[in-house]
Amino acid sequence: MREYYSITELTREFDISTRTLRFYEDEGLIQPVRRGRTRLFRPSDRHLIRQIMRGKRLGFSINEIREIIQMYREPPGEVGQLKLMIKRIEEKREDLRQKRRDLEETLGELDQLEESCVERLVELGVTT
Amino acid sequence: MREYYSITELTREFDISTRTLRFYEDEGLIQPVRRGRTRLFRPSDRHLIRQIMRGKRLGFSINEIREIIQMYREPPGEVGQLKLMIKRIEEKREDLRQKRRDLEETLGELDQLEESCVERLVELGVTT
DNA sequence: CACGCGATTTACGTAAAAGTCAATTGAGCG
DNA sequence: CGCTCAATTGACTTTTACGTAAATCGCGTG
Repeated sequence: MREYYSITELTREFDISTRTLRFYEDEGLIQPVRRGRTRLFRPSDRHLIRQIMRGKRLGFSINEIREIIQMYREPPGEVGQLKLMIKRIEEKREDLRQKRRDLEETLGELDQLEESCVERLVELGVTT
Repeated sequence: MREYYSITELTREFDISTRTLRFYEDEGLIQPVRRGRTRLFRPSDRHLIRQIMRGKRLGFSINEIREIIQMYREPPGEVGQLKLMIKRIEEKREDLRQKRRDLEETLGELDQLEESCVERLVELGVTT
């Protein structure tokens, strides 16, 4: 496991710009350490970026992604906080389950569409 | 099956604004018919709106949603077009499969997080 | 030391996806 | 007919998520 990653290393790995990474820092999503003014990204920052990119692909906004990420940051010690956190986790999961239903439906419809295309090709005498 | 829906009926059903529906029309996603200047939405328009909302929840942009929707509009009769369409369908499906992987990973991590919260509660002597 | 190069900061710009507001229209109803 | 209420149009505004440009900094190398 590497100690540190430079900003450009990560921009290449995730195919994003430096501006984007700095923006995520401004937004409090990541907190790379500094050597002088230069940012040094730890493996944990890298993992956070992976989570951010996943969230983006799933259509979560920066705010929603922040909500998820913050849950990982603070492992609360107090009972009330823990229960609240479990509730918030459950909400996010419900959100994700909705997305999964949407996804399966969309995939299903695309399957149908493709099938009808293939049928049409067969009618036209095309050997698939 | 109803003949027509009014714009406000649909804004209530899908919890969106009239502005949004008109915007979707401007963007060519839906084409309600007119009685005078008033829009009348058919069941097919309603189904399109459902597809649009699903696409939005999955993080697709208007342009991406338009790509999907257009595939349903034009059932091409020509072989080349059909093959091209099948290719585009396959691309969208790959996109959706990526989202599904992202989704499962995120759900998995949230499961873990919740478990550790529950554990922590047990340690604190809380009877779940 | 001079230089090149990558990183940073600051500030303004922009595209997408609507929200908001004002003026207008038209259908139905007493 | 006059009124109301939903619907329309057009213009301007807002928010999100960065892009872009300019000026500066600092470190390693020849």
